[in-house]
Amino acid sequence: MPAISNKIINRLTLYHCLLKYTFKEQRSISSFEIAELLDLDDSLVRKDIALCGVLGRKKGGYPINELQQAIEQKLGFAERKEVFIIGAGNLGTALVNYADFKDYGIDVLALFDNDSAKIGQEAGGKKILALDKLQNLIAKISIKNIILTVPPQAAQEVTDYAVKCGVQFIWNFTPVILKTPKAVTVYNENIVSSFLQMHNFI
Amino acid sequence: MPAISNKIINRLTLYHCLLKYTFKEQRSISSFEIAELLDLDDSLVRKDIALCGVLGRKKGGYPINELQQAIEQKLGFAERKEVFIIGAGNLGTALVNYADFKDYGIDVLALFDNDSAKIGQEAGGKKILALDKLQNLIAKISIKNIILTVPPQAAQEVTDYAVKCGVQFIWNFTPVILKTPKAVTVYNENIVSSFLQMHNFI
DNA sequence: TAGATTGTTAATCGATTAACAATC
DNA sequence: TAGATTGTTAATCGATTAACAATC
Repeated sequence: MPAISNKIINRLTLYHCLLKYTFKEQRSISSFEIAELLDLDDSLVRKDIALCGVLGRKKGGYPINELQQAIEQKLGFAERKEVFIIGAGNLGTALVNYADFKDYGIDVLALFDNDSAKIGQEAGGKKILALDKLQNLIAKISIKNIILTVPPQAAQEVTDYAVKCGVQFIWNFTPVILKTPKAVTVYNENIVSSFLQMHNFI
Repeated sequence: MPAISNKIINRLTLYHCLLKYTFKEQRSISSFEIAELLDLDDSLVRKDIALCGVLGRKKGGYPINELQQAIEQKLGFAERKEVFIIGAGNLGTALVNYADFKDYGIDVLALFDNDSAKIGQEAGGKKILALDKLQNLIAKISIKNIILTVPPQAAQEVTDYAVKCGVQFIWNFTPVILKTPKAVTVYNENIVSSFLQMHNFI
């Protein structure tokens, strides 16, 4: 199965939002309605939907429930994705409280930090643990994902340690481009880039 | 001048991070070094850089300082971009504390909320104001950008109000697809989409 | 000099849009 | 029925990669 492109993933999550919030009371929706609200071409919407294996009716469009479930299936919302957050600062504690995570199957198990004032505390109902506990915990419960929200100056060092512990996916919220072995996947989340993109239309 | 594509904007911000954090001690950098660290084709890097108007040396690559400044110029980091945050919950208060904003010229002036327990308080050194103060304030100081971090059920209503007040750019952190007039630009920030994209490689 | 690296053109690849027959 | 809307193919558009002459 060919990997589905990042752009398609992003559009599918937006269709899903639309079904879940805007059209939750309707039975069906047409490619034109989706296209209109997201400012896309309607045939692009139909292609994306075809990819999810949902069939529409020649009149009356696509069944909302089935489409919503097909997107969840395609993108793996139901698979439980366990993550650790490393760095219990502002961003880390905001993310552990981020309500939408659980809708997508993302489950934050704990936070880690180096600051002894934070260790032992809780954030969003999850424990903040000493960073040096990471190795043992990963060895025990085999966590593959971390969310990296440490200060820039610590980013590479913490990454090296996490990789040594066996982490395979790093969702990088720091502005530092990390050096990692090829087997580790890093996604650089550059939030401000979105803001700049939004203003590019002028 | 043709609008520069979103993908290019995103790559330029990553180059900028690289120059600012990883290579801040070096004088120059080659397209091969940038390409290697970001897993890109080197000629793509050269094209992006050409777009910023920076000339390299046939031996020795590109001057770091000049390239960094050219990217800042191209993406408008120096222009002050004033924003209001609407919704002083977890995400809103995390964003007002987000240190990187100021590096990109984004200046959060105040937060707005409907919760009387929050109104009058501060977050990240900025005042939390009653939402109904928005109209007067925008009329006075002409703010064009809002960051929307309200609960989903309030998203559309608050948007309608903000649009009425004259807001032109909405950075939408809610999972609701907003209905707005064509003249208003909405950027749907779907954070989880990045996580799903990261896992698409398997 | 020889080697490294740019700047740029041409070739390829992938994503989007246009168009329309099929049909409920 | 007539109209709405899908599913899909072909055409277009845009982005990436390959290739290489120029040159410091």
